[in-house]
Amino acid sequence: MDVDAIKRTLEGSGLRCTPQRYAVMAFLMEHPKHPTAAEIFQAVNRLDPRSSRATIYNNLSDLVRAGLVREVAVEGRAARFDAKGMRHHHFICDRCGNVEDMEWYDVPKPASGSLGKRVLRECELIFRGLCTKCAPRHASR
Amino acid sequence: MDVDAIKRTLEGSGLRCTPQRYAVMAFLMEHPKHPTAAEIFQAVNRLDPRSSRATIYNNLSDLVRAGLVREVAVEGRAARFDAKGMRHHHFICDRCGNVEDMEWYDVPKPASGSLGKRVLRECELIFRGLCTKCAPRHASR
DNA sequence: TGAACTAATTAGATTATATCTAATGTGAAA
DNA sequence: TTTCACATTAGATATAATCTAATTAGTTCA
Ligand SMILES: [Mn+2]
Ligand SMILES: [Mn+2]
Ligand SMILES: [Zn+2]
Ligand SMILES: [Zn+2]
Repeated sequence: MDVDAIKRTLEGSGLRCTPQRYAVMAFLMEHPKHPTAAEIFQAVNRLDPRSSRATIYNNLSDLVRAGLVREVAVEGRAARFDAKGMRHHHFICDRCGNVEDMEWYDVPKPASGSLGKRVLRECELIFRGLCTKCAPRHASR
Repeated sequence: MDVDAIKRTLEGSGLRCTPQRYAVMAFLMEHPKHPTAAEIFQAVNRLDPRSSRATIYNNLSDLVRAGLVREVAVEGRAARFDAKGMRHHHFICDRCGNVEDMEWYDVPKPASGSLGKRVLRECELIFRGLCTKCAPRHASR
């Protein structure tokens, strides 16, 4: 991914392109594996400049707020993060908690009557079950 | 809700009907407001018998594992729990994190090809946006 | 009945995750 | 250069959930 493209993406959302923020965004774009904050922290600090834990969390929440990154809450585990590239759904493994991308398809929106005065931002479709690695141990355990 | 019905529900899932487990299940069925573990802990302990925090968590995970209760992870907040009664979707407020029930409708399943060797258990549709209480402060802030 | 076995509960310690604080640094603009 | 808002930092703190080891309760069966 192009350095300037990331820079423009950040600035287009009103976020300064600091080295730390750039590192988080670039890492997420290059590693669409839904890393946790702790994994991002380790990865971006393998190279300079060093980012503190607080900065990782601050920047992640800035990026989520700006709509550039999606946060995926997984029951009983650390949240995972995902640069919003092409639209897609997620499959979350019941057993290992891994989050995997699934081909996108349109989701029918709720009847407007059932929304009342709520303001709908998005519909998220999550598939649950056993991932390829965990499915074999299905019967056992 | 009938005491015996809850008892039969638990035993039908292979779970002993202990006073503590009964209290959790009954509370969830009587209060379909998606309480957190801490809220359940407080509520069931207002009456005897007293349940410890560990027991609340143990029983919640037993109930989830048995398929009687659904756990809803909300980013940055405590998990919420929901007795599985009638099928429904959820609306989660971006601002206050509240989880609200939404009328159920059928969700198109993924093309079987895109599942690969994964084993699908369920499709969960989550709506996000601002709840009725938070929507008015929309423009401001 | 009552041993023996198993499941469940308990208090409190511990872990994991995330946020807060207050001091310091940085860069753009005036 | 001064100023100011934004950003970063280390470490403390808060919150959520799990673990541990001891105990209690329920079940089975001789
Ligand atoms: Mn993804
Ligand atoms: Mn519900
Ligand atoms: Zn898995
Ligand atoms: Zn709200």
